Amino acid sequence: MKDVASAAGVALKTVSRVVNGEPGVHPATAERVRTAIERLGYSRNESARVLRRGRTATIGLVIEDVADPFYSGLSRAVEDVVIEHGCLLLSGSSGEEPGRERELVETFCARRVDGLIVVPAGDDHTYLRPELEAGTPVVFADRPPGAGLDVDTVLADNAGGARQGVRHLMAHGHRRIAFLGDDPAIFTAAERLRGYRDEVGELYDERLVAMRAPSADAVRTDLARMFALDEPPTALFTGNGRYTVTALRALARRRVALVGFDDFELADLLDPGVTVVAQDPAWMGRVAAELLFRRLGGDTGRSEHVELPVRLIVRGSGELPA
Amino acid sequence: MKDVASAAGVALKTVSRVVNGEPGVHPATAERVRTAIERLGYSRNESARVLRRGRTATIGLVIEDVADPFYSGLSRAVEDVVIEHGCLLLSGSSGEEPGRERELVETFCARRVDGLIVVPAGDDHTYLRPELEAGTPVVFADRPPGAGLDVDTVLADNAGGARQGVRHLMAHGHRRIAFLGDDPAIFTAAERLRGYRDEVGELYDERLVAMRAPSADAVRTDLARMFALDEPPTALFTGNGRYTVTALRALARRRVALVGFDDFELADLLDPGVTVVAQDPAWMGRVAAELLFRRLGGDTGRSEHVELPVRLIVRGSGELPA
DNA sequence: TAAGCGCTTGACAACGTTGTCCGCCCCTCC
DNA sequence: GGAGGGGCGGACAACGTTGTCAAGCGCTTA
Repeated sequence: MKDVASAAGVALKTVSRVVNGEPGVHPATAERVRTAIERLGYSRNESARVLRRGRTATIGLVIEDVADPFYSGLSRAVEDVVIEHGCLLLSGSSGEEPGRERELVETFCARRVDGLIVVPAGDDHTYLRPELEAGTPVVFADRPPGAGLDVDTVLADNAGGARQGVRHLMAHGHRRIAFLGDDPAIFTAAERLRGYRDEVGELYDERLVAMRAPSADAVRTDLARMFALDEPPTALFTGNGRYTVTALRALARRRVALVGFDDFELADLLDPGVTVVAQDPAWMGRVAAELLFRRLGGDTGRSEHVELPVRLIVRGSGELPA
Repeated sequence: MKDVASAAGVALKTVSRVVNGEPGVHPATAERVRTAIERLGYSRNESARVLRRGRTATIGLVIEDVADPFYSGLSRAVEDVVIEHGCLLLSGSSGEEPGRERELVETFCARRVDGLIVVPAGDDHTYLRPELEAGTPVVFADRPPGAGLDVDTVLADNAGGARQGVRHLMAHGHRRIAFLGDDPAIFTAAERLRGYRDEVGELYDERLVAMRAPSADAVRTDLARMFALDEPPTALFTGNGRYTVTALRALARRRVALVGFDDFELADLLDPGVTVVAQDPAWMGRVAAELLFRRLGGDTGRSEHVELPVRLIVRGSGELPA
């Protein structure tokens, strides 16, 4: 900027004014400055600007894994809202590791993001306290924060969705419905199990429940065990998209009724089409981002807790008879 | 930091030393400083640090759309490499708009990223020249830069992959093979068309080629037109993952031989399984990022042009007889 | 003609950090 | 006991930008 100023024969401040489109610069001077900028290939140093102004025009997003379609959909929606507000999005994948989640948040904070959207991996978020007290708004998405933190939260209706899916299977005559889900330490997994359990009621049989990190081997083993029971399951409820896909593969065309949590591409093209309880990741992202910007806009009301509805999409697999 | 210093009763510089783990600080002093940091919830202001030091420890990534599994896979791989090097990744989606691509690159440059990985949307990258001359390394991935720019590039073997896919169909007796692909203004689309054309040779019939942005309607219309020909196609080669899925849906269980460019989840579970020419997006991301860090490490050799092989995965759809 | 006003421009400090350089203190060795 | 040296701590400037304040200039108005 100094170079531009001397090249254009004006003061630093005048260049600054031109760059920021501030009024009070003679058009001819402005033109001279712009020419110099063009010629020198100057571009404003955002770090210095941030240092001086205090606002970074930057939002941090912590998700579990960008490569997971749920999170990449959410991510894209957040990005769009962030761009609309003239900000830049920093995002990172925690890989379901609390330590990594914390590192990411701290990195973002060191870079002084104006706000944070977090899909937590861990359940202790006391490390966020200084940041919150400093006034940085934080929104939790998909999963709530650990105990003692009162911040805006956007969740899906996990339990309700599971209830709805299980109810659908029961309406088609199923009484032995297996549940395959992720580690119940994960909020969404626990909630979906809760919904399942509520709905099956006294039909609940713990031998039909398997919860752990999804892997082809684990799912195959669990299914084999269940199908070897005296009263094997006639239907399957899977706790997330990854599980649904893995289970479909493990079932290897064995026709078992199935309803899965999370919609996924091509669910309609399989035979039979896969009936799912669909969330809308883009909606969740948008809502979380808009909530964040409302806070940045000065809204200091009580923390909000949004619960997004989910939707049963009937495609065939859930309607197979018992 | 000033507060920490006075709280610990030391000079600014001493706090700086502790924060950066520099030697020459008495353990007791360091401990006192650390306590003060903890108590005050201090975290280093990265902007100021960047301003002073000149290096941001930041890499910029421009892709087409995070929500596309190809790019989210690539993105995740880049992120992993970037993290390994102790840096932070900034990324943004251009949405296939050259203007947006440029905006993103300029935003990243204003934030003084140490390096850039770009999946270009446009074909004029002269705007990158000042940045390149300033010494910022840039790697292009998936698509090459516009004319006149000599930078590191990582591409897939698009033409070879298409040839391989088409050859596979021909080996199963097909002579009327349709090609559905994206706008040929997009490098990968044009390359794949080239491969297709090379391989079909004199069987080439332009009525069997349709290239435009993928949409369910467009694909349905194009297929209907082709199947109404006197000599309709007996096989289909689709130019990317999005096209493959859209075409499968449009074919509506009509059994036509199909080979698609790009692998996708569940390709193996469809009936028949979908034979594809698979790229490895994570590999591409990793190679691009590693190339970038080699440059950052001081490698000033000639620009590299990597071409990653692709792989035919046989699953059934490509083996249907003519 | 002098005062006053508006428009344009500029000088300067400050943002929070780190690199440079200097000085203090204490320890060791002669 | 004094000199030299090493270990430790601190003062200061500089990074590039912007907010504050003030000054210069030409014009209008009483």
